[in-house]
Amino acid sequence: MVTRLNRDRVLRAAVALADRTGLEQLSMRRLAQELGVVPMALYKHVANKDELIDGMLDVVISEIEEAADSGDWKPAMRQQILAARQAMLLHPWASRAIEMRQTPTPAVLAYMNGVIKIFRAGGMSAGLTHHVMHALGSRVLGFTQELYSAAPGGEPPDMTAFPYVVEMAMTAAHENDTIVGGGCDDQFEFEFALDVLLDGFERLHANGWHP
Amino acid sequence: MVTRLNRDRVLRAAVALADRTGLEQLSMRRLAQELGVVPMALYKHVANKDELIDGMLDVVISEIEEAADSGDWKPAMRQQILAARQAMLLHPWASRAIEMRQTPTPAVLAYMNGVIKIFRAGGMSAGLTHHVMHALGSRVLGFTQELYSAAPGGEPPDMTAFPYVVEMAMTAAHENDTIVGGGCDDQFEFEFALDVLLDGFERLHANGWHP
DNA sequence: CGTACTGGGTGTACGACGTACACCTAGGAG
DNA sequence: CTCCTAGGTGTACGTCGTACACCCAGTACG
Repeated sequence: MVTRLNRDRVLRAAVALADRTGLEQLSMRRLAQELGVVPMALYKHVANKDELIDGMLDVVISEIEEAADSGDWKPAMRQQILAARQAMLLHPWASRAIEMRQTPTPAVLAYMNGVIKIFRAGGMSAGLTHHVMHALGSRVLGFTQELYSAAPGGEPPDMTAFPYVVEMAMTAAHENDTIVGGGCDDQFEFEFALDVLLDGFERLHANGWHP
Repeated sequence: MVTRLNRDRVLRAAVALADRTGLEQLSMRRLAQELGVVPMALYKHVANKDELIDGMLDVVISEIEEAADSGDWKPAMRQQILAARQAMLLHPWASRAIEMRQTPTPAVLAYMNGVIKIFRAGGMSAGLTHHVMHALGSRVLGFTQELYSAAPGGEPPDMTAFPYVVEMAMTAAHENDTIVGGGCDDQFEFEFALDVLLDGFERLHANGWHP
């Protein structure tokens, strides 16, 4: 081998492979092939597949731009979370991967720490900040699980029994007047929900909410 | 065999097995063993594993109690979503399973339809209802991905670098004054976030929000 | 200069997994 | 009595993660 492997090369190749083929297509064997190496070689740089995915997520999280802390927590938070969303949009597999893991890596903790800092620096109480972080949930990392956002692969079920669902879908198609209504404006929906939450937090904070 | 298999017996056994051992321990082979049958026998009642999981989810969703529609959408919605949460608490694997699937089953659509109906019957516009449903996201089904709610299995990383995270954890331990602070009050956190959202929706609705 | 150590790539193998395919068999319909 | 068929069986394939033994190019050191 002309160039040696190292952890960084492995992680970057894994991220690239997942970007290209999706997370469920990522296997140790495929990744090894991609790197021109035998599968077991990877284990010299990565403990196992879970740890590989942790590392991949750290790469993604390190790409999140840090929001300018202006002292005004609301716009700072908005900017921070939308920056996280940009990183997640670049790596569509990342949100699913985060859902699968059950222990935060230091990189995640560091990111979280920065987010909490924005609230606290803005004068929000520790107690309210706690609940607010829970309320944001995965949104703090820039994603929500869009329930069934993918196009239905097989034949769609009979929709006539679900008139309200149909109406809702129609509303989407109408608002952003695309021809087939290829779906909703995800960015708008994300910001809509984010603003509802941030406005709610602001109101609670202003009213001196306490546990 | 004294008792024949059928789709219902398969699904119920699968649900019970997942309840007992978790979703990742559920395999076609284990489920077959549980039923005293050879693995391939399952495929006479279920197309494949994905379809099995869809069926299991339908079982769970059918357990959600329907909220009494009082004409006042806010308490009705609150009740409906908390009922969904109860069903999800009974089957901790269900939320993860829902995240994995990418096409809604008729049972899910029927549930969604009922939820949307509550908003519409309460006088909310179709457009606002649409965004509101997106904002609820998976919460409408009674769960949010609690980011890393599980206890850290291995050795926890050095926390001194993340003072704000530590403070937040301390706050949790303090509020519900358990000894070790075994975690947060999930029910409270869920309702807190839900109420922030519902209050926000109510305000937008009252102000005649439109796209 | 020789030798011993070690970091990193290799080869083989195992035990899971989902499931395709051919088969068999009990029980009901004609 | 015969045939059909729903449903359970047996075998087999390809894929997966990864344990374990090996081997080899440097390099450190006597």
